[in-house]
Amino acid sequence: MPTPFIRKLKNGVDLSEADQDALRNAVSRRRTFEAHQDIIAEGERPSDVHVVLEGFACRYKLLPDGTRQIMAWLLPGDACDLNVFGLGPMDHGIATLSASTIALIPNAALERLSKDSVAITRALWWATLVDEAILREWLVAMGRRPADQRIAHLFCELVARLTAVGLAEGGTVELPITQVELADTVGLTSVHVNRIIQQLRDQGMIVWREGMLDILRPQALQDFADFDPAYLHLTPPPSTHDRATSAAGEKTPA
Amino acid sequence: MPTPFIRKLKNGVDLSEADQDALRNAVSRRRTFEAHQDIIAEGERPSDVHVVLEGFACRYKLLPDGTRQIMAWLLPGDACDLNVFGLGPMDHGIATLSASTIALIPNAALERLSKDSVAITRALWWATLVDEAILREWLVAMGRRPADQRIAHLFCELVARLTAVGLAEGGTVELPITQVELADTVGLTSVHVNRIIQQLRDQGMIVWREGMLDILRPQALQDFADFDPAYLHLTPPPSTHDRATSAAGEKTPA
DNA sequence: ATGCACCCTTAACCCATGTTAAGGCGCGAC
DNA sequence: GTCGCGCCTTAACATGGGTTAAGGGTGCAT
Repeated sequence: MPTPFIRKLKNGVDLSEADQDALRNAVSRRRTFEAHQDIIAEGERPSDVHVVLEGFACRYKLLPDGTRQIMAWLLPGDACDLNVFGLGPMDHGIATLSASTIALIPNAALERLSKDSVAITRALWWATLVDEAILREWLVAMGRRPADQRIAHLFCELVARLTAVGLAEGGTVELPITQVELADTVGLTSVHVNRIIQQLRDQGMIVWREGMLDILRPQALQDFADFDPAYLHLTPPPSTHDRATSAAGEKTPA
Repeated sequence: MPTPFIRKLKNGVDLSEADQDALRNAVSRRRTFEAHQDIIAEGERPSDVHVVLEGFACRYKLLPDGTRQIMAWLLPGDACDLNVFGLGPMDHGIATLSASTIALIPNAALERLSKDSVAITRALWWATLVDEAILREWLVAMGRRPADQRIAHLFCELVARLTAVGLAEGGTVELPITQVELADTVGLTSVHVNRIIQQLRDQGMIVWREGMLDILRPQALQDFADFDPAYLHLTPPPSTHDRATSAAGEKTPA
């Protein structure tokens, strides 16, 4: 059973069994967090790379007027701070959205693995560049998409990313966050997010209850959101073994 | 005379003379572009890394309704596509904003340099991570800052980045773009951008004429924009060689 | 069982920004 | 010269999304 981290990296780079074992063994320990707790504070210099195993976390910044902007969702398989390889202290905070389990990999250990394996080096690059691509897409959404498309687009992305780590079944995914947190993500007010969610519900596009999001009409939602998963760069390379599922929401739910 | 690329990298990593020479020699040729021309099209797989030497360029995406979002400004010293190391085809386009000179470094050459020099590897990581940090800050601005602060913040960033490559003198920098392009950058309309520029002018903060931007009251502008340059990670390392944070644990700061 | 905290929902009103449209200036082409 | 074309500017009007405020559900702590 691969950790979601490995599962994710295999979407970008072909990792040998040895590489996979090395990564698995590099995890020094696990920590669990309640919802809404800081994992890494702004200004810290973490000595380990944090990888989400279960639950949702996020990158965020606070503004002087007390508002918050969430800049990334960290889903199972995502690393929180690949940055350490080179940048100084964290310029933003990382917190859980829901109760989470986090794996810790000592920086030195990961650095050594990367030195010893070209594939692992590539994998870390790939993960970083995909993070950046997602960030760019979010920026486009904030700058040029109206609220409803912005949220619809985010939902499509969520399904695609969770599918890539095997956590989406038939168009249903976890979404264990509040409307306020969604608002902080898409740069809106929780009041307005609520309006939009109602609208998407009324259009029969989604159901979102008790932390579970159901996409009822995936194609309609993608069309509406103008969603093209290319930016996620989820194209599992030809592999000597084991094929993982590819792109986003094709099937209609039961 | 160091190229702006090297000048920029030295803000993050200490490069030996040999490393600097190697980078300079890796440039296979230069190309010049008029303003408003594509350098790299979406979907391309460039075989060289493009580095801006003179002029301004940008990353952008077009939306189906014909609007454009600019996602990054590429200033002298910035690389356009460090991505190539790992991602597939470009998921966005790169175009000039003003007439520009671009240096080309064959992917293979840069890859070899990176393999041979830890400092160069680090430098490329650093540049990538700084790009990402800038992207995050832009996202925060789009999500949570009103138009006037957003533009003011961008101007502060511009001065800081150009200062880092020696292209700012006494608060005066080049800004060879149109108001429409600024609007596409900050996610506003050109009409509204015009209103804000007038306002900043009337407040005696800036003058922007004929492609030159003057910051008249830098402190006032920074305060107004809530600008903190920490996210640019511009802290030139001590100039003796191979100083690098060796990643071990540190106590938690405030 | 009561009360409190958190979250979702709704409504009325307001404002920042978008839209549309028109005029002016500067500059290169002819 | 003068025509045309970017680009900047301004104005009148429209609207998406913000603000404020209130009510209701649920679950947990006492």
